[in-house]
Amino acid sequence: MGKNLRMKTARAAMDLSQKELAEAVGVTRQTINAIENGDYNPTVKLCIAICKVLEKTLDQLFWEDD
Amino acid sequence: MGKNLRMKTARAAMDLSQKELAEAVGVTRQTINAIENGDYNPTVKLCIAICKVLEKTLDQLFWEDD
DNA sequence: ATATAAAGTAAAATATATTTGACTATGTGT
DNA sequence: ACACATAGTCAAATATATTTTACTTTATAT
Repeated sequence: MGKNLRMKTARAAMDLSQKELAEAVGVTRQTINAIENGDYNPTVKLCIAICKVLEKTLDQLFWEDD
Repeated sequence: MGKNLRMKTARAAMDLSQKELAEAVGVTRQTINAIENGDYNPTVKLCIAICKVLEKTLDQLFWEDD
């Protein structure tokens, strides 16, 4: 699985650390880190929560990135 | 969680049964049924597989449906 | 040089997505 | 009435997402 660079970029654009994004969506820092590094596939519910904080849509952050 | 009527509609448009869609994406019929009825949240990888078979995007089938 | 925030990584435990097997209900066709 | 495909649902088992704890690295600042 490839890295999710779009998510990392969107997070940087909102000036959030992995820890801050994790707290905003209610998961741990390691989960955010693993998603950005493509280590495993998150739940769509978590994806939606991340999208809302980063002000992006599912297609913008997670489409064709599997 | 609400039912995913958009997914059910898209599946009908492709003339696929729950069983056929399940086989096409490599999961069981019960999993497809549970997703359509909103019983739990699937993995984004599974959502993407479903979208490809139904010729839709993540936003079209899964955005704002949590 | 030292301190601190941020990121990367890993092993073991827990929560939950998914499977398996089975049963019921409804409709459609013969 | 009978057979069959489709859909809905449930309990127990399995696979995997996520947590917890902890350690390492890199960069930035004092």
